[in-house]
Amino acid sequence: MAACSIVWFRRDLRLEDNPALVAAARAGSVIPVFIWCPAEDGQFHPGRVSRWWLKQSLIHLDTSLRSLGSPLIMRKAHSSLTVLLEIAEATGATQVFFNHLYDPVSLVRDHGVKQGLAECGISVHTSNGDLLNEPWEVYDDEGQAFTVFNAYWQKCLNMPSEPEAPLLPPRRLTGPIGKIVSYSAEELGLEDLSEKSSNALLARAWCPGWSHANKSLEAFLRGALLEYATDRQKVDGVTTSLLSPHLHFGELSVRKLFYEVHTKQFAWTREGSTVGEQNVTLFLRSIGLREYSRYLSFHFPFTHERSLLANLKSFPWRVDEGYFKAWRQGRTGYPLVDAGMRELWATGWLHNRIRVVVSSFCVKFLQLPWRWGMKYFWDTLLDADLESDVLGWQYISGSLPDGHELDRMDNPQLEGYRFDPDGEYVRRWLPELSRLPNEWIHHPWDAPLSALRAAGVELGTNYPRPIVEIGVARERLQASLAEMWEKEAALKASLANGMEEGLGETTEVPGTGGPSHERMDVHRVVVRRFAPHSGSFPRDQLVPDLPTESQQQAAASIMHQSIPIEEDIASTATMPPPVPSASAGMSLVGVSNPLEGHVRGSVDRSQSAQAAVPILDLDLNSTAESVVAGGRTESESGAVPIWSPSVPGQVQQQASAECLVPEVADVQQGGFSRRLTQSMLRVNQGAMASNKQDSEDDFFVPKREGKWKRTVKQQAKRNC
DNA sequence: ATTCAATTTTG
DNA sequence: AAAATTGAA
Repeated sequence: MAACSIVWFRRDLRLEDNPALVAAARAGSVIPVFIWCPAEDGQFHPGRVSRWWLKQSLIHLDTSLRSLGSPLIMRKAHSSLTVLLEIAEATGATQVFFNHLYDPVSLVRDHGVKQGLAECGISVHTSNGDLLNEPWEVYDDEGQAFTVFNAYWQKCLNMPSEPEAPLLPPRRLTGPIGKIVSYSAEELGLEDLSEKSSNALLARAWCPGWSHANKSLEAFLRGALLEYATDRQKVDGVTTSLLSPHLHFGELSVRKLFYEVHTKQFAWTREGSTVGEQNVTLFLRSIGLREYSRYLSFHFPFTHERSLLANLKSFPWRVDEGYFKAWRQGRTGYPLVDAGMRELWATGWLHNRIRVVVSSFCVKFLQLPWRWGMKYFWDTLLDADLESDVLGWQYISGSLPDGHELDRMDNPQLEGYRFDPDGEYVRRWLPELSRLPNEWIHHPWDAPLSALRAAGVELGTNYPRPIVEIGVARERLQASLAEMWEKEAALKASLANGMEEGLGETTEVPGTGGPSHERMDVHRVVVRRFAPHSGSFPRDQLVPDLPTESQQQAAASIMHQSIPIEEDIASTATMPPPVPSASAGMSLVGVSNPLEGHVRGSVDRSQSAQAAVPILDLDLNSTAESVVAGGRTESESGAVPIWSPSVPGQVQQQASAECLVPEVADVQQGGFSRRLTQSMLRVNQGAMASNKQDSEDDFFVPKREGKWKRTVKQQAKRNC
């Protein structure tokens, strides 16, 4: 009898160019499995729109697998491993195939699953189904992981071997013998009853599912790609590929996308069409950014909670839930920002330009911790993607060597006139401003009273005044930077003291000399590598095991927890350590165990690294840092306040939680009904529970000393 | 050819 | 916001 294999589908919901599926089909009969396992997602439980997409995509995949002869087995569980083992036992399957994922949660989970399966004598075969190049195949000349995008992408484009042509879908599949327990997509509970009406509207704009993804690709190749270079500036209309949700769930293989676009490029190059070539280069670059996001996530698996640059750890984030709320609701008083936030809320979609605008505003004007914004994006975006969003938020928040500077403050008014010159975008999403003439549409606060009155706008009532003036925001940001440097200096001094008292050289951080803000230290996690000349790279997924908080949480919930799903989610989201910023400040001095205040989920990384896996060499940076971490105080902002329930289980907790925000009377809690109608845009948000998680958090440092001096000068000039 | 201003690009 | 590029004078 032929071997029987499980294909574990995750975010590769397609039949075409799916290496795991093809390999399994070659080996014999195939059991396609999808496991819905929210317990393993920890704080990164997918939001409503994302779950809607997933559900539709699963239905679609199931239909096509059925027609090939082996329906999709769908299960809901607390542990992926348990389900895989159970199915293996029930069917006698001896092998499991799956494609690699690179987000921090998956890296740890898959590592555990692989070990667990191996211990039970089941062989595991994993493939690359998500990237052009595996992260461990691309290094710089010194053998180090890249930390800037351009160099990385150049290297990728010049790899010795061209990416292979995409694989065809299997013609037919042999299913398992006998019947296996399976849920229907409906029974997985991906969509709450209260969410259905809102979700119904999504179906008008989007068609999840791998064959629809292929159609979208076709449409893009014949449509927006032709004008991509020029049109991608425009914030309005269909100027981009709109493929990102398809890509997130792996309905479309990046390899195929690359292949198709590349083929076009050949044609255009032959015809000497420089415009066409330009289009393709630009589009492929955005594919490159997606690759890079996976690359970073793999090589720097802490970047979902800490900036890539190891400096700037003492930046005083503003832990202000009122600001956070105003931002989410699109009530900042800056029309372009508000329009973007309303569109996000209503549709789950934003043009990349607008994502940059609103996220910059969040970080620079409001000084909210970027992780808060990132979490909100995760909860609301249709194409929410952990790796891409981490990259995006680090990019705008001064956390990357090649990203925006921290003190770069883009002016939303100017951006408004650049990206939305006619104000159409703003008018669409801010109906209250729709009658305002172009002249004032992006800065209503300057408009004469008569103009406002004529347009039916009453600032402060109808539409808010700017939540913070640009000049004030700028000064505040500079002050915060100054504060940060002071703290950093103090920190360094105390660290130096500590060393004299016996820690010795072990805490020495390479490159410590010189002004700290001149350095651009990147936190490195050393992943075991194989000598380039040793022939082929390992085909298996490597796992850098830096046990960061949420990885540990995730890992813990995989392995040990057995609480009912709903409770579990609610607890990971709300239980967190009650370390309100006020009391945290007191724990600064005289804490015997520096990690005490951190409660659950936070563990001395130097210890846990040892306890964990030998693959990893933690470098000294991290060790030094874990010592320091416990002493940090009010800039603790790692905790992301809950902005709205993403699971029914949370609703009650929320209702009882105090709403910290006075202003705007909130309509409706708990219900997730947002609609595409404008009247509903008047804001409906759940209340926020204050959720002060312990926080290792975001830190970073400006990059050049010159920059600081210059900004001081500019400030002086402004003052004159 | 040279300079300055405007525009575009920047991960 | 700043650097790089283009274009007009």
